[in-house]
Amino acid sequence: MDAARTVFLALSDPLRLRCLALMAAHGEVCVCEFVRALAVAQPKVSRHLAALRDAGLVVARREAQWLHYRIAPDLAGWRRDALTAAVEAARADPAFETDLARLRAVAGTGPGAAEQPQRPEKAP
Amino acid sequence: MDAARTVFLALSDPLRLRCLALMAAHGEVCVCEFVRALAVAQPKVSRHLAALRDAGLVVARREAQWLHYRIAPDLAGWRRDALTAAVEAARADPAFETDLARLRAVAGTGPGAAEQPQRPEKAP
DNA sequence: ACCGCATATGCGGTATGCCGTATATAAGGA
DNA sequence: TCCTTATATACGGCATACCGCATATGCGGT
Repeated sequence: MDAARTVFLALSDPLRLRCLALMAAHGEVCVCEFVRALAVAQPKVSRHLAALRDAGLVVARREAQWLHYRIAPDLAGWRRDALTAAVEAARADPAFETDLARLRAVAGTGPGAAEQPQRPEKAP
Repeated sequence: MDAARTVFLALSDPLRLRCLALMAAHGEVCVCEFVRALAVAQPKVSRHLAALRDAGLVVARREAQWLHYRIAPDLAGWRRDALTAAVEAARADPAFETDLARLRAVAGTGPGAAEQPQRPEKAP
């Protein structure tokens, strides 16, 4: 089984763990929110999210020009266990609190409050 | 936390997963048994076992010139969950049955039967 | 002391992953 | 159609992992 390699390799990067922890804590997160919450360049975030998506750990939902990522809802078996362990490990990272605080400052204060991610400046 | 990276990186290699699955199924396994059960070169096995040991996932017990590896008994939290998920994934690999059959052919038929790994040919 | 077996490690080469920069694609509004 | 924003991808460079081969180390036995 080479799928296992893909999954565990996807989990073996600190930034990807931080992404997963944010999604586990906040629900859907869009790329621009990741960029601000993690304070990293956008292509970097995009590539890491693609790795998680290729491993089947997250799914993306398109809404206009924004892509909302969330943890794959239909995970089962060892994939779910591995993901849970990874999220638990990521929560122990001191960076997690900072990331979550910045995410909430950008996207709202509660889980699920990321409906209007960027407020598209209605023609002043 | 960079420990998480080490653990998940250690789990992201098919051969290492096969090693873990063998230990989970059989208990203690010594290097020479790994070499025969997996049908790979000895330095390769040794380095992969070292990676698992450095990640804290397995421990080694010396008995004369043989080293018996087993899954770390004091694992807890997300490390245990990750290891369990990895073993579960490795069992889905079709190579697992073959590996286990070869291991039992070499080390005995039941779990825990690896006490005398190599029968040192008492001076003929 | 020497030998033989089991295991680990050093070395050079190759493959793979990650990054930063620049650019392409997609979608919406003027 | 053109422009702006959001996201993805191609490219080149760099770091690191894996491998095969050879060799070192550790441990009994003679």
